[in-house]
Amino acid sequence: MLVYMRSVPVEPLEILECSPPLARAPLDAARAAAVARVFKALGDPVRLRIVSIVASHAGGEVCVCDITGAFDLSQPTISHHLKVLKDVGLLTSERRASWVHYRLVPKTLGELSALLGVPAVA
Amino acid sequence: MLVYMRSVPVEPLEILECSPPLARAPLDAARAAAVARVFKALGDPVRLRIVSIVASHAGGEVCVCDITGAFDLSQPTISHHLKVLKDVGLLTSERRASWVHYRLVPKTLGELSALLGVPAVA
DNA sequence: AGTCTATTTCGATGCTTGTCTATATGAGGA
DNA sequence: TCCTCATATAGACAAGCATCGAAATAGACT
Repeated sequence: MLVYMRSVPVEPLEILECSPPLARAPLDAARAAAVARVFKALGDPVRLRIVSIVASHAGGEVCVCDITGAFDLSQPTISHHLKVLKDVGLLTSERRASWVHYRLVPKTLGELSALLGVPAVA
Repeated sequence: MLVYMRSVPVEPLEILECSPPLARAPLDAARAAAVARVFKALGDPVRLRIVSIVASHAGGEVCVCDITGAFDLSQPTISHHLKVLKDVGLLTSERRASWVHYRLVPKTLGELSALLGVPAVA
């Protein structure tokens, strides 16, 4: 049964490790699939805002309750988005007492940024 | 008649113009929506490969036929993906004789890269 | 005009996804 | 142990999307 496939956290892109900028050479299918997963995660307005909330928060850590309050969405919906961001390696979470704190994985974001970096306008 | 709505290219993100890195301040809803449109476009493996093919091609220009050949997909499907990339401002196209040539819009890619740029790991 | 080739648009289809409500889990305190 | 608060999971539903084949458009050549 493949029913659970969607929720199995795929190990997030080591594939990007030393990837050259987009413009150097065409991405092969496997690498493109791995990178596209992350972009797809960022391709939702709510998730993008969540990332920016976490990234811009002093201390680099945000409690779920802080995020939920920033949106007009149900708590499970926010939880779902957090899971997506975590599965692609953009966020990590840690439970302390009753609260769960999320923080950014700068490496993932940095790799994306480097990948998109355009060498020069020529 | 609104039949043509779908093909009207929304003017692509001037909103990003001087946007600070993601980590500076949380994106407001409008800006997040605009940026997410571009990330969503990049969130498909085929489209990501198309962008990288165009970006890495000498001369910076690629004929549709060159792209079609790189995939096991129907030509209309490729055309659809090209349209998506064009609508969000990642590519432009120009017709010369029978062929349509696509080229990258480095500005858009650069803005995304800058947005994702993480200041430092602290 | 007519025809060939390159590309886009149309309409349909099946899979994916964002959202909800309801329920479960987990941790702290009476 | 039981209750309450914070978060996650399950299941369902509507909207969105990638893909296809078929038809339409656009140029170039005869």
